[in-house]
Amino acid sequence: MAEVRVRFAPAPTGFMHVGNLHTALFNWLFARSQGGKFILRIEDTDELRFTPEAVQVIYDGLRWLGLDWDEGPDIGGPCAPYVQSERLAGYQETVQQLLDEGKAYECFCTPEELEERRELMRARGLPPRYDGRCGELDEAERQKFRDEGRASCIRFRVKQTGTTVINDLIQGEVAYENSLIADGIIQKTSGFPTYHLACVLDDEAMGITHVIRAVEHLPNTQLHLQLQEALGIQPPQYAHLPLVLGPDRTKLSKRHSAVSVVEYAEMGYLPEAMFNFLALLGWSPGDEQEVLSREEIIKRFSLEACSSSPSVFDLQKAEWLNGEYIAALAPEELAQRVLPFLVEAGLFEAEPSEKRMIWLGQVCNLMKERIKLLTTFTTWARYFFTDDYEYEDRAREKWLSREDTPDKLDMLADRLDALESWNVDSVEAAVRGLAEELEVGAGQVIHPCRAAVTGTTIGPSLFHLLEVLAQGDVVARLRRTAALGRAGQLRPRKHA
RNA sequence: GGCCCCAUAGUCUAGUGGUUAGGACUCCGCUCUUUCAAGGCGGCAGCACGGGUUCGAAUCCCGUUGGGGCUACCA
Repeated sequence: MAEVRVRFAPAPTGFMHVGNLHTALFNWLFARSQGGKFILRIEDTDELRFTPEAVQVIYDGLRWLGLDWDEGPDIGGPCAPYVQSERLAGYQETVQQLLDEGKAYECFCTPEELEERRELMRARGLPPRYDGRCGELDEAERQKFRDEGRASCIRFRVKQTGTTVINDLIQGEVAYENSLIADGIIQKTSGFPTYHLACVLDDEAMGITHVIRAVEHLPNTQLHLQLQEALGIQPPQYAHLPLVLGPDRTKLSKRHSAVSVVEYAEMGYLPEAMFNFLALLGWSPGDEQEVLSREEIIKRFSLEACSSSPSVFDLQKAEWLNGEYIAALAPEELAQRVLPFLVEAGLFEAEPSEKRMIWLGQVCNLMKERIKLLTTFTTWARYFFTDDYEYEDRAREKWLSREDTPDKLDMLADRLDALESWNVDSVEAAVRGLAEELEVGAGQVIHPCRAAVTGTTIGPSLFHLLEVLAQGDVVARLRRTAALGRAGQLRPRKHA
């Protein structure tokens, strides 16, 4: 059997939302699961919308998710170039051939005229499509238009009888009436091909075996199939993926917040979590497993298992998945991931020593099970990095505003200060010792201590977090908090 | 408007004629006790509707409704 070759062919518009990435991912997964090739092709046939930076956005998105391509604009390959604007001569040659064979014709209608006629037809309740009038012109009439200086585009003469049947790997068999489509433009006045022509030609030239794209292209496939027939091209297999919708249930676009995939990185999502999450949109391994590694997904992926119904991109579940991935990360790995966020927040040096990274790993070890996004780490773990943290209202209410708290904190500070070794056990002994002496439950010391040292009522095991903090800092924080308490400055600020 | 696609809880999904309709997220409750935003346990909530076919339909067919896509010199 021939090698599987698939492609991801985005238009460089400056946007790379999750819908695009989803398509790229499924192509990549199919290629990898089949031992085939994943090709990146840039479809920049829309001169008006093209921006050079947009190509970079595509690279960034694919790289972030870890989707490597085997052939593409930057790395070349046997079918180079992989940018359509560099393949113009080939398209034009084919257009000429179709023209010569009478399968295509010049159309002299201007965009304004076309729009006007469409309006008119709509007003009459008729389908607003091109009537094919320029296809009836004889050479003399065409020459007359040319002499008038009218510009022309090229239209493909579509079949007007019968039906075109698409055997789609995901959507099944779909039939379209040929009489319902108009002669499509294959070459614009500018000489650039339209998507339809360029796509069909390049898929052929690049040996694409499976066209896996979003279902919005399903209706276009009718035209593509006819083009292929006219050109004697063996069509590839088609697999049209269901759309990924925004929360408003419409096709994802720049209107939705999800403009660029890089935003998810900035929001604190792990690429491996997003990979897993996106794979589960429209595909399922068939059993109840949901947290799957990249390797497992590749191994179990198939187009047959892809759903044909659209899905809504809902970050809630992605966040949960992200938390699962964070919790599973080795502490030192999490330290690396979290470092840029800490640096950004001004809580950590940009080039830390090995020792500092080990320490950061300890903090991560304490926090990783409760963090859902990398960004929350900088707020939830703030007290590990600075003495400048807030005393939350809840902490003030429950413990810090209590009259007996300052004394307790000072007593604990003395005991901790006197400790010769600083570790979980010694710290725990000191805390419990004080509780015993005061004849109160351990919680009566633990809670005020946590509130004083972290400013909050929640977090990891107190003894473990104290161990990670420096002895001197802990003692200072306890004394500072005690003083503030006595001064009446730790009363709740808000009242419910 | 025309054509096409889709339809299991708020969301992601399993399910291909016989299941108490399964799992996950969210939410809620309980629990653990050193706190919860963590862990454990439990709960709420679903086959869009109407007709068929069948001994029997989430599952097959038709219709309706709803949603979406296409109908561009965008892709």
